[in-house]
Amino acid sequence: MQYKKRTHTCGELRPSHIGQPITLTGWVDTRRDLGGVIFIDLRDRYGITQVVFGPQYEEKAHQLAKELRSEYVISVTGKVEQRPEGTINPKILTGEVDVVGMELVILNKAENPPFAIEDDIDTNEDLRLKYRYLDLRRSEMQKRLLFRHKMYQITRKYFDEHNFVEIETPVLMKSTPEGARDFLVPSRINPGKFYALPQSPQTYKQILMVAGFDRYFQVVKCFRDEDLRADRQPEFTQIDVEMSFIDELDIQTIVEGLMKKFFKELLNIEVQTPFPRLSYKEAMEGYGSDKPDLRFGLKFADFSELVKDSGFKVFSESVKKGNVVAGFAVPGGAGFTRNQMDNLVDFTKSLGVGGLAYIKLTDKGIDSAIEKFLGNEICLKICEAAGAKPGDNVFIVSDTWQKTYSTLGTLRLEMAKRLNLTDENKWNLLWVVDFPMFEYSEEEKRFVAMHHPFTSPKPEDEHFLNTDPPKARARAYDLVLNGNEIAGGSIRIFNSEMQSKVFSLLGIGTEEAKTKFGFMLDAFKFGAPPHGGIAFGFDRIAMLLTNSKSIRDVIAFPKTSSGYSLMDDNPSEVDKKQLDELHIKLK
RNA sequence: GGGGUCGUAGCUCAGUUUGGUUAGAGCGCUUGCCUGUCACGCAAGAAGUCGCGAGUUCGAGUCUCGUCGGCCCCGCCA
Repeated sequence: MQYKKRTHTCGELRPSHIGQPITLTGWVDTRRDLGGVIFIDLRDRYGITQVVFGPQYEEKAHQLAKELRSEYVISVTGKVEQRPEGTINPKILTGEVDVVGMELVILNKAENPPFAIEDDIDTNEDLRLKYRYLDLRRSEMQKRLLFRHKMYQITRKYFDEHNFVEIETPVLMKSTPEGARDFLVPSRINPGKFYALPQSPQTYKQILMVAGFDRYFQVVKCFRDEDLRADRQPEFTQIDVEMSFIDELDIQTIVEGLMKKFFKELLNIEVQTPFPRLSYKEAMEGYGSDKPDLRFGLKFADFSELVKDSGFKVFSESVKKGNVVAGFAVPGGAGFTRNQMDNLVDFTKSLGVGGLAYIKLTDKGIDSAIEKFLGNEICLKICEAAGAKPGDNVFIVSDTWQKTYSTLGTLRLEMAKRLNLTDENKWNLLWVVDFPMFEYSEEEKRFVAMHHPFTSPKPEDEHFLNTDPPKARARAYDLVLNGNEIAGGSIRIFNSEMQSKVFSLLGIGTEEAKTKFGFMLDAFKFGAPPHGGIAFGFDRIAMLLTNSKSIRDVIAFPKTSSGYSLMDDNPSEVDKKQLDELHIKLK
């Protein structure tokens, strides 16, 4: 097929091009056939240009243009002309000119697309995913992927300028016992043995530090075989970072520098550094989350002291058991109806606590079902502690420390949503630090690492490892943006004795540690430098900075929430021959 | 593993509460007319496995059970 290559893109032509012969290629966006004259909006990734065909220009091209339909791929040669008076379209950048179509070549026809190739389409996501190539043809999707592209460029430039070395680590790695479920890859050459896809290149990057690379980064795919969410895909991209001879502040400063660049170069927003630090304890006791969204208030207060000697046994007994009574003031909540409150009480109960007590503060004073147990004075003190104003409603929960605050945290987010308290124009960045080393897993009946098993304890807490492990805090830090964890890291353990001790606290025996992590313990015996690092959730940052509702909107070919790829029908069954070669028999 | 919600024309949805004539609308599509449109206009037309499978019933888009799929959440995600 003969056709001329384009001389310009569809976003390029301006009045300065008037009179020039040019060729454009692209997709037919819309066609307006007025009988004697036909207008075509021609689209490529750079923009839209209007092409006009008519018998007074070129009869043959006009006849062929009658056949054009949406999404036909064409090449048009013609002349750039000023649009007649009153027909300029200010909505498009090329709206001052037309291309008069003299030669038209239909490069490919197209079936009528299942949904319109335009922004703000109102269609089911499964259809978009099945026809992803059409979805990605839409300008809002192209913009998102271009945004993502810029993020890669900024990242690589930034780390290169700061002396970091990009090193690729294996995708076929050793399965490790801790953390997320691994995706396994059977080894054909080694019957019965498996590789795992990396949950993160954690062990490799630490070994690169032992190797002396000092500053490493990688933009890397990671894989976790866990259930999906709006912000979680089974394969996702991290910016993985590791540094030697540093402390927490060095890592955090490097990270803040990158975030500053992202905001400046992508959104033209200046963010202030350093970002605020909140300890895990402060975050939990203040906002009920280890990734608090501080774009709005609703900060908690602890009422335990106020109620421990009160006549309200539900609270006083609870405090005596070592539990907590805490809550927060809901602005305007005194106006909630009985029905609304019953609904909120049910909502709270569904989160796994006994209930939700509440004290309404009105102009006339306290209005609460628990006033008769607590007394007016304590109720007023609770309102004061919560910072309640007349018209507010203080929500109170009592349970264990963990349950009370995590329930209040969920309730806090729910109330912010219902009352529309979130300022969508705000960007709230903060560090959460001083995480506990361990948390107890009810399911496994043992301690598990809150961050990961290579995380170093804080030096002043090391003694707790022998006496009271849950009290030991880790040298770990998470970066939070608008209530989303977007990066997490730690200063690592770098001597094999400490590493062995932490393994044993995690219930990983000497033998198992040797089998699973022996290579790392060995490496640490040959001169491991002190080191630490962090990993960014690249897709999540892209999602947040582009105001996308889902991580799927910033990934070219994402999976559905059941881990399925609708476009290529994947995962799929394989031939028995393939399984035989892999020594696998299906149950 | 659990909870919620959705599934009707190519698309978005109404119709389901209370089973009953030929399942409708807007957009899109097709055809015709139309020389300055850009949400073109006007006229006509085609288009349905009511997700799928059983069941109840004289009769099921509508009721029951099962099942598949999308989305959101809990668990899970160091």
